[in-house]
Amino acid sequence: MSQHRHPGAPGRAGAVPALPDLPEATVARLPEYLRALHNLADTGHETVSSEGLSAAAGVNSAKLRKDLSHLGSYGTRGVGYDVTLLIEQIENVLGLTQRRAVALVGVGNLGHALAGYNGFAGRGFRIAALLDADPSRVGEEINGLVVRHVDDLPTVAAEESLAIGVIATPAAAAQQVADQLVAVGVTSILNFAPCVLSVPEGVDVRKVDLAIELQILSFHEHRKASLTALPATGGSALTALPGGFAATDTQEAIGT
Amino acid sequence: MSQHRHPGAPGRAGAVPALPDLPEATVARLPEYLRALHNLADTGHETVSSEGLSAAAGVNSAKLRKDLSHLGSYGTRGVGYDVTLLIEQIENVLGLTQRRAVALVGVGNLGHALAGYNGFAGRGFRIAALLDADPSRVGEEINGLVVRHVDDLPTVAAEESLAIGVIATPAAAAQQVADQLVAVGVTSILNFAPCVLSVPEGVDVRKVDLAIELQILSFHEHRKASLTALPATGGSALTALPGGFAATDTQEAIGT
DNA sequence: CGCGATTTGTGCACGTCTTCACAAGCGCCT
DNA sequence: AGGCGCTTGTGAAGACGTGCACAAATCGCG
Repeated sequence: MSQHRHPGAPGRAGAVPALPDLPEATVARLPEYLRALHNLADTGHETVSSEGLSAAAGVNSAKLRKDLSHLGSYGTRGVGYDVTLLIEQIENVLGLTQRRAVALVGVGNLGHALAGYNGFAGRGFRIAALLDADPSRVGEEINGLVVRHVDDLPTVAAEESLAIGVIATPAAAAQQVADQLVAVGVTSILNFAPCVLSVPEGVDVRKVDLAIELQILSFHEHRKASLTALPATGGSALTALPGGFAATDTQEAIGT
Repeated sequence: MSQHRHPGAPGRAGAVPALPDLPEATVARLPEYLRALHNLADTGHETVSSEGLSAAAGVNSAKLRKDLSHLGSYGTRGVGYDVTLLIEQIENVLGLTQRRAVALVGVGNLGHALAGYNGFAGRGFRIAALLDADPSRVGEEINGLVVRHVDDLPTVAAEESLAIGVIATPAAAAQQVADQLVAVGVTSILNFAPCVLSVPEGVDVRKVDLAIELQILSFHEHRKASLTALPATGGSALTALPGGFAATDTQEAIGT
């Protein structure tokens, strides 16, 4: 379907041309593949089949192949995918070749946790600044970073080239913070506050709401509870088989 | 996907609102509607139109109407929806009429934040237990709860009727914790560890991975960056799109 | 050198989700 | 009572995503 780029002679730009359009669903899965690939690389695997990788990422193998096909033909028939090469390609597509600076606003409970989370460094991100509106929090040092006042955002933006902002404030403050972030040129926002943000066109917002996740689980729990009178007990169906996929579309596969 | 599909009469028709199988996409949006409705109720609104509610929830109004139509006709033509009644109905469908007990495993950085997050109580959940595998953490008191050892899970499960577990451990420990949760009867898991969990059929798993969210944003950032320097293929693709379809399907609407 | 085993890449069909457009219903005003 | 404006609920069409099944491609081996 996609005009697969000719690896030989594009005739135009020599560098890898950006991908015009990748299905959004595919984009959402690429990071998961990337994580699985890093695991494989760390355990010494040089190549991996679509079957193996899809199991590690918790998806259908056909879906994985189709996803990867969207970014070109980087597999070898009869062999599989070169782990290192594939990591390189996915990181390239996701724009992770440069470490991106992230500004974190809101150093409350959750903000503290995010600031202390060491999982960002290895995944392409660097927390460039911690900000808060509460003067009593300014000056506090967390994980080697000093909390600055949110009004210093313009200064921070001048120091760093930051394009991504994370909002971990109460809902009441989130919109104002978003406006401030947008004002200094941030075009991608990860919002942990339980509210809808209004942003100009061209600014991407992703939302993570812990209570919503729980409520979705609650629904399935509720539904399961109202069906408990069925003979589908099955009991010890543990030891998930390679073909096992049961839960929601979230994930379900063999662990590492 | 899940294997539950029961269109035909199960014969076990409940008394009150028999659970219609809702589209998964609808279920994922209901909590957002619920939050918006609570906001409206708090600000004195008695009724709301699909247009108003959809704006507050950041979705298309037609989509909202279709979503709500799946749970019955609770609106009045020419008027809108009764806010209180709709809250009641959605909470009923989501199974939030009873406050659900949640076990939180892993009291590290993130676990601390979750334990201290006060947003659960008002949204239908109660953290019933804090657990950790690290003996040095056991006994610590967080937000009025004492951390217990994860091996006490059976005891906890005996005290409380807990069906939902939250995993906030390092990835290496997540699978074992999941197994322990499943063993004591937990059938819904919210996983914050960056790994795929293998669980038996009938257990729902939802995953939240902060780095993945950032990587998705990074992709769009990358794409936007490469668009500004490319010869426009079909004219400037940054012209206004109808309906405010910014980039992802995340959100885009009026804040409160 | 050719053959079989293996695995990718993809055409196609199917199911799900979204969006439009409009009839049906409701309340209010005259 | 009747008409009018507003809003819901939904049929239909299209966009999107998924999974099967298989041809094409590659490697290893005799």
